[in-house]
Amino acid sequence: MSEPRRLEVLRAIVEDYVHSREPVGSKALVERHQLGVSSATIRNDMALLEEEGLITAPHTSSGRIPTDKGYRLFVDRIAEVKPLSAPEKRAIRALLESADDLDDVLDRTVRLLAQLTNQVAVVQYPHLGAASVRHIELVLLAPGRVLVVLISTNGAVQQRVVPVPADANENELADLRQRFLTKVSGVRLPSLPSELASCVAELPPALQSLGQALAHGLEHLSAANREDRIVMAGTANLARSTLDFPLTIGPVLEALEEQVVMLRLLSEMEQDALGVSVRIGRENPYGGLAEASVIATGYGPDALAKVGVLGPTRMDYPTTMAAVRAVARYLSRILDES
Amino acid sequence: MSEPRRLEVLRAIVEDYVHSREPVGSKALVERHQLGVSSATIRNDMALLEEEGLITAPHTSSGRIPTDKGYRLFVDRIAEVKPLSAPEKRAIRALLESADDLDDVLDRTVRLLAQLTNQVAVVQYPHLGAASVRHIELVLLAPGRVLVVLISTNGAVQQRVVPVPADANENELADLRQRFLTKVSGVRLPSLPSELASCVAELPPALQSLGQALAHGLEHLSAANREDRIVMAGTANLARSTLDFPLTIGPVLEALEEQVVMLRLLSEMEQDALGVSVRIGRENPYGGLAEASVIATGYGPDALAKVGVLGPTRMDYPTTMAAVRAVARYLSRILDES
DNA sequence: ACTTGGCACTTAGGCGTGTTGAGTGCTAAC
DNA sequence: GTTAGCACTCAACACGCCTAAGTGCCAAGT
Repeated sequence: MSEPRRLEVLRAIVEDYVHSREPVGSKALVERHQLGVSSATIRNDMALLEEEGLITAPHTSSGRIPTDKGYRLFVDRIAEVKPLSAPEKRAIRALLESADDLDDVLDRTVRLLAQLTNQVAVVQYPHLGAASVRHIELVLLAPGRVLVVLISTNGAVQQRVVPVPADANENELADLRQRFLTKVSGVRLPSLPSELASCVAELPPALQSLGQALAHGLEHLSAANREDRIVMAGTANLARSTLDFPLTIGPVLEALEEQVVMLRLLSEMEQDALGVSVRIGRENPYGGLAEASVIATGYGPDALAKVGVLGPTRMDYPTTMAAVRAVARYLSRILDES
Repeated sequence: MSEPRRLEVLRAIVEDYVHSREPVGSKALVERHQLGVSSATIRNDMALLEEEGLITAPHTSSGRIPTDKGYRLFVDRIAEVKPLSAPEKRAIRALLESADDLDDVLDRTVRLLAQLTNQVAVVQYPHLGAASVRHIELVLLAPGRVLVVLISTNGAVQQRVVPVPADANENELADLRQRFLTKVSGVRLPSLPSELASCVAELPPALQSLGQALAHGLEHLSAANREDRIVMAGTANLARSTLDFPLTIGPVLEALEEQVVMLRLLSEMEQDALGVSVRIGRENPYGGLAEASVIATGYGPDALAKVGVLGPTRMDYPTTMAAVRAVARYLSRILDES
C-alpha cells in the first residue's frame, strides 16, 4: 500500500474524470494507465482514498469521482503546470501588442483568456494605489455643470459631471485647474483627498465654494477608482459545460453579474508560491459557486489587480493555470511599457 | 366562423401559453376565458388558425402553441401596451436621476431594464453623429507617447495613447492643443477629420509630423465612436428561461457576446408607429436567436441609439414593450438634461 | 351557415418490471 | 502486500401498459 502509488491513482482518476466526465472505475484505470498492478489492488487504494475524503462514489456501485479535497491535493501536490505551446504564446503576444488604450488591452485580455481556456475569463481593472495624478482637466459643459477629468500615470482616464454654482465661469475654472495641477501633480491617488483639502483651504474666498465642489468630484473619482470594476468574457463557455453544474448555470451567472461578489472573491485569493492561486468548489465563499473553481493571479504593479478564469470544478487545472499565468505575465509587461 | 372571435382565440392561446409554458387545448381555453362558445367550436377555429400558420401542435394530439407568425399577429394587431405601475415609474425615475456620468447612466439603465422585464437588457452607446467637439486634451505620458482625449458635447470622453516622434515636448503639445481647439471646437464629429486635415496643412513645418500623428489619433477616436459599443445586463435571466430554448442557451450567449451581431440586429430594427419595434424568433437574421425575440426602441437625439431586451419568443410582449418604451423615454429625458 | 355533443383515435408521460453491465467489497489464496 | 474470484448493488435502458388530454370529424340541432 505504497503512498506514491496512491497519489498516482488519484492523479489518474482526476485526469480521466476531467477527460470523460464519467465516474472512473478500477478496471478502466488499469487499462488506461500503466500502474503495474491489478484492478483489485487499485480497488483497495481507492477505498483508502475514499476514506481520506479525496474521492467519492456517486452511488453505491459505480466509479469514483474526485471531491473538492481531491482536486485540492491534485493541484497542490501532483499537478505540474504545462507550458503553453509556441503558437499560443505567439497569439497572445500579437493580440495584446496591437491594443491601444487601457480598456482595449483589458478587453482583449479577457477575450483571449476565455478562448484559450474555454472558460469564463475575468479581469479586474488595475489597482491605482500605486498610480499617481498625471493630469486634471475641468471643462464647463453648461452653466452649473463641470466635467471633471482625472488622468493617472497608468493611462486610466476617469470622468464625472459635477454640479457647481451656476455663476462659475471659464476663467475661474482655468485658475482652479492651475492651482490643483501644481499642488497635486504627481501625488499618489490615495493621498489625493488630503492634498486637495489643503489646497482648497488656501483658496481665496471667492473660489472656495467652487473649489470645494470640484475637489469633492475629484475625490469621488479617486475613491471610485478603488472599488475597481471587472471585465469579463466567455460566458457562452458556461453553457457548454452546463452538464457540470447540478441544476443550472443560473446561480453562476448571477455571481458573475454581481461585480461585488467577484471582486471580493478575487481580492481574497492569496497567491501561492507559483503565483497562481486556486479556489475549488465549496472553498468559494459564495454559495452559487459551490460547483465552480476560480483560478486567478495578480498582475501589474505589485500584482495587486487580478486576472483569472472561472469554470466547473471538473476542469483541466494544469492547462488552465498555465494559460492564466502566461496571460498575466504578458499583461504585466504590456502595462509596464505604457 | 367570425373573424373577431378567431383573433380572440389567438390572443387567449398566446396569453395562456406565455403564462403556463404548456400547449393549450380547446377545453382549457373555454374554461379560462369567457368566449361564449363550446370547445368544439374553438376546435374549429383552431384548425383554421393552424391552417393560416398562426399556431401549431407540437405533436398529433396536444394543445397548440403560437408560431412566430402567431406572435407577430398578436403583437401587431391584438396586444395593447400595458402602462407601467406607478411604483415602477417612480423606481425608474429615482434610479436614473441619481446617476452621474454617461457610463453610469447606461449601466443603471440596463440593470433596471433587466430587472423590470426579467430578461437580458442591452443598450447601445448614444450615437454621436449629432454631437460635436467640446474639448481636446493632449497629455505627454512618456517620451514618444501622448494621451489624446476627446470630449464631446454629450459628455462622452474618449481617450487613446498615440505614438509620436520621441522629441515632442510639452510646449509643442500646448501649441498644437491650442491650434486644434480654436479650429475644431464645436465642430460636428462626422466632419472632424476634414477640419483636422486642413488644420494640419496650415501647421509650420516643425510641427507637421507631430500634428499629423495626433490628428490621426483624434480621427481614430471619432471613428471608433461610430461603431458604438453595447452594454448589457441580466444574462442570468436567460438561465431561468432555459426551458424555452431548445438545446441550450449557448448560441444565445454567443450572440450576445458578439457585439457585432447585436449591433447589426439593433441597427436593422425599424421603428413602427408606436415607437417600439419587435423581432420574433426566426425573423432574426442570426441563427442562434431563432428561438429568441428582441424588443427595442430608439432613444436620445433622433432616437438613433437603441435600447431593448432579448428573451425567449415565449415572452410577455405587452408588458415588456411597455417597460422598454418607458425606460427609453426616461433615458432620453436624462440625456437631454446633460 | 354556425354551433354543438358525441365518439373514435392519437400520443406523451408516468409507472412497474425485467435485464444488463459496470463496478464494488470481501475473502481466501499466493 | 497483491491477486483472483465471487456475490452483491444499483443506475440506466428497454418494454409494455395505462391514463389523461386533446384532436378531427360527423351527424344533429338551431
